[in-house]
Amino acid sequence: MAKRKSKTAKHEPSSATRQRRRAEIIDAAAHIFARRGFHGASTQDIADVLGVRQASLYYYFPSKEVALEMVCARGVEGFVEAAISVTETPGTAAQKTAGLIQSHLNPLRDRRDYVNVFLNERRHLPTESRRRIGRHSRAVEKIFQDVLRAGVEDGEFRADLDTRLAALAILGMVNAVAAWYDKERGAPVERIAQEFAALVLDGIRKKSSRR
Amino acid sequence: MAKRKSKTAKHEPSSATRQRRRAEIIDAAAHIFARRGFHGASTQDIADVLGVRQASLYYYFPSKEVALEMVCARGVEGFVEAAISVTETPGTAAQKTAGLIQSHLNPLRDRRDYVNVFLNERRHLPTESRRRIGRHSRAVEKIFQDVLRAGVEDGEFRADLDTRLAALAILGMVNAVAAWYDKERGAPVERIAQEFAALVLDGIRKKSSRR
DNA sequence: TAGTTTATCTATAGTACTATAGAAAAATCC
DNA sequence: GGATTTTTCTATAGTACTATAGATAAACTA
Repeated sequence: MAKRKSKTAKHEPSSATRQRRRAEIIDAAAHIFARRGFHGASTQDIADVLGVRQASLYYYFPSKEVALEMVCARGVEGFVEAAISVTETPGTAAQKTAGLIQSHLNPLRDRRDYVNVFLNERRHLPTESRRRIGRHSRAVEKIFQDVLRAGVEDGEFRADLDTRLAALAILGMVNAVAAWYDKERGAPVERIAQEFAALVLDGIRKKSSRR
Repeated sequence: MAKRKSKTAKHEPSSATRQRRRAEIIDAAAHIFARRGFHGASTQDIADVLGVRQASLYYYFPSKEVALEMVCARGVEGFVEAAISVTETPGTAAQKTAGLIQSHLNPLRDRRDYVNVFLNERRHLPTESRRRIGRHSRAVEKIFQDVLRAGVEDGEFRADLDTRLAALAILGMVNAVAAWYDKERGAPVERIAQEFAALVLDGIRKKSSRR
């Protein structure tokens, strides 16, 4: 009679269908949060997207903040996975740098709402989850920085390079794409990645006019 | 007896002291908006900073949205003025590019709250003022792009440079500084500007290892 | 198909926020 | 110092939003 799956929950199964529905709701939340911002979005807005009543969302989530956390998590995970995938493939530091730029732009195209919410709304997370997300974020920064440092150490990159500043510069550059990227009409991410990699590796100056 | 300075206002002078008080309030608003975001901030929060009652703010501003507009305006103006000042000084395209980077970082240090609100909250402005702010923003982009194009045309920069993408890349890079810059403990903006300019002009790759 | 579980609905308590009205106080003017 | 103007205050109307409680409906199980 008494089942003992979870200690406290009264009636909250965790079937596959339930997980699927949760994902749909997170998706709607990502959409709304990306457009109106966390505090500017109401749970009613999210419910409207799904065609259900506002209160129904609370069958799946304990609070709006938890929904934000899940959106941010999926956003940052995209970046983490992209960066890790590059570290796992062999190549020169220059190739890896170009790879990091390219890979970072993929989630930006494929999970745009999630990524934008992560970038713009994570600061509105409650302290604890903000820290957790922040750790992932810093892990990405570290991967960028490590690639640059390796490049300096093996003489491929300039010896005087400040790898921390350079990593932040590159990340700022690629993250900014989220603000203006247009899937329909703009250049494809491959194009952007190529241009950015060229800029980062060799700069905009013509070789012949170098001092 | 009847004074005719403004047609509709009942009792709203525009003396210098009033303007000074307005500026104080905008400053408090910038501070709060930067920290909590526009929708996450309440007019009560702003009043608390100033040590006055929430309703007193409405003697100076007709709405919270108008306060946001003034903060954003002052933020973007900093960038516009910085960029214009560079176009007015002579120099090579490379020098101007470095100048744009340096100048752009100044308001970021001196008007940090305003700049951050402009960057992160302008999308919550009502349509009309968002357009107005957007025009200023695009004017800055145009200045960056024009400098790059001039550099390409006189052979100083690579002929295959996509000046639009490069301009957006550079702006993304410098704007991102607003998110992590630490006045107290981090590197001074001059240092950052130098490192960024080097990256943009000549890249991170060591010259000898160029193909 | 009766019983049980899962999902959504209605209704609302409780809270918070913007903006307005009008009184009071402070500053300024003559 | 009395009148006038400027500034801030108290009080609140009106609205919106999160989250909970409990009632139904739909889906599943035996």
